[in-house]
Amino acid sequence: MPELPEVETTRRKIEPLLLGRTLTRIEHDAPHKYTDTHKAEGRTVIGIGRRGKYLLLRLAAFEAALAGEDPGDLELLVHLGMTGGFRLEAGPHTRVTLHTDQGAVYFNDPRRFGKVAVVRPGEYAAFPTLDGMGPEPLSEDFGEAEFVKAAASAGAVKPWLLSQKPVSGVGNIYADESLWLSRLHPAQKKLTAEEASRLHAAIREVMAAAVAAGGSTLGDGTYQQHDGEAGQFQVHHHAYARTGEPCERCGTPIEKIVLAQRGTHFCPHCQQLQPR
DNA sequence: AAGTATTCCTGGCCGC
DNA sequence: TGCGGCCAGGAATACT
Repeated sequence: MPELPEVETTRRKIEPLLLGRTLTRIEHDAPHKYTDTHKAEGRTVIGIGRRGKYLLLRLAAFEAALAGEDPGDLELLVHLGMTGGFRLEAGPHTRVTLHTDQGAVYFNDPRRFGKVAVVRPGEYAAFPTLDGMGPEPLSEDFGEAEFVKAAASAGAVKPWLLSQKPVSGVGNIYADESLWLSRLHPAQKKLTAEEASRLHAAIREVMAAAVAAGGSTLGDGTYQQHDGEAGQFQVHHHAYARTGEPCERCGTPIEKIVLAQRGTHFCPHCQQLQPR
């Protein structure tokens, strides 16, 4: 499932395919999922950014202004959902086709959890998670003191991380990995300063390593890059999808539980719930 | 207000 | 072989 490292890898890969190109036509068949995409037609991609798990394509007004239309800049949002990704060729799971003045790029999404929308830059009211997105884990904005303070009164730590509020881009895989590395039980509440500091460092470490490895490609192949290349971080997983395998710190078999409707993997010896 | 359940959606896998 | 049933899960929504 695409989380920050996979989305960032995708961003880097599609940048040379879309930057500076003009979107001539956007084709899809699910208006309720892919909203206002026609507004992007005739506009030029002048930037490809990312916030958390969202890709943000900045669209210049120039071409539209020439055509006598609304001249304000627009933003094309893409969320990859569970199985979304870009491809160079159309396939059975092509959901959105971005036709440009120099060829097409295809948004592929078998399970249709992904989203595409065109909005005014920064107007994210229809996307509450993006609107309330916490700091980027690999930026200076991810302050340790602030994180420690918020963690002191938070509920179960894993659902808290998945909310995208304390930090952006952490999903199921990297939440489990960060908690394993910081030796915290996924259901731990009200982290001490020492625990929260460990988690803060672990999130940065895991995210940086995963971005460097091009993300994780799971056995089911749900995530791969536009060229079919696989990420390499899955070989560094310590907890996620390692149910029953020995913990690499202590040898205890990794356990799987369900927490907040999410499959959750942890070491019952290294990651014990502390009574508070 | 925060926590929990439900919904979306489909490929892949399991067991019979 | 084929089929039904179940599972994966990010985010929005509807509840309690």
